[in-house]
Amino acid sequence: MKLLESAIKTEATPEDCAREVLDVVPAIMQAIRAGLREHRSVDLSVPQLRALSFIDLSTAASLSELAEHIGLTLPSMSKMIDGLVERGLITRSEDPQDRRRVVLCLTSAGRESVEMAQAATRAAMAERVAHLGQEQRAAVMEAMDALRPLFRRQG
Amino acid sequence: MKLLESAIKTEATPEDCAREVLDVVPAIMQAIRAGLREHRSVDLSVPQLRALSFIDLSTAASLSELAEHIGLTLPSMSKMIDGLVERGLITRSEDPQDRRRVVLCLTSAGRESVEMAQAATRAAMAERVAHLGQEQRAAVMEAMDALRPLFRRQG
DNA sequence: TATTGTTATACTCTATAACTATA
DNA sequence: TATAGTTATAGAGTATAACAATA
Repeated sequence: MKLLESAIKTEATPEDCAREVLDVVPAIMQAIRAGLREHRSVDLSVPQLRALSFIDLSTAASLSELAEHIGLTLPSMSKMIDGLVERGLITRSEDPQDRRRVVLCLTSAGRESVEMAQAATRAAMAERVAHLGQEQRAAVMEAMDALRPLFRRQG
Repeated sequence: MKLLESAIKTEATPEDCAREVLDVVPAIMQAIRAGLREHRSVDLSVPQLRALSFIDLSTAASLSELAEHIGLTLPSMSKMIDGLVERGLITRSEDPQDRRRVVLCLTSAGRESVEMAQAATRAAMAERVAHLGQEQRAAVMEAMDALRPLFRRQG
């Protein structure tokens, strides 16, 4: 019966999965980037948007935490933050408890930016995904839920 | 009954899907990049590897076709190719049928590189995906198959 | 005249190394 | 002495604009 089953519905080995993910994920990523770039009103790169989203969700994020989450080195993160502070999207201040640390917060302009950018990317993505049937969308949801913990940074 | 069903198993709207994809895909991408970077023997960026893979599969790829597939502008693509030619991974020659066009081919070193890089990234990805159950892997396969055509470049 | 590709130029992203300040 | 972050510097990646060659 096991044999029969695997003959009908090819069993998904980890290698099969890996191949598929490596084929499809970069293409999706590229579409996200392109969509973000098209939206002239937004002007945020994917890492910048991820950083703002993280700061938005976390209370009093430090630079190290952010760098860990985004997957950048500390100097690279620091430099990105330079730009976002200059553009008035976030504030960078000293942590009074430990003055080595930095506390990052969104400004209201930053919150507005992140919301616009998220809405735009989500709308563009939703438009594509709307072509799928209900069952396929369910599979996407299940797949993303399954994959998320495998690629988690920062608990 | 529709109500009951959606109460038990929340219906996946396109917006839900979009949110999930936008949350998870960048994290996966980052892991791919990091994995590639760690492999000191490889030294290829994700776009470079995609380019080499495309050249590998297509016979006599032109620059425009490649740029379209990778999602880069022609000048950017040309510059990337400069580097890959310099490193001896591909050859760039004139198309005798239409001398405006360029024909790109892998060298044997290039084929070796692409195979090593693919094996390495696939192994790293497979290792992660191996933590999933059979059903989850099936969902991943189904999701990727469903998403692929939505993000296809170049028919 | 349209198509294919290259050159010139500039800006963003990211890294490593060396440094400063606080704990 | 260890940790958090910044500055200095350099290299890769990408874009737009202007150009050259071929069809």
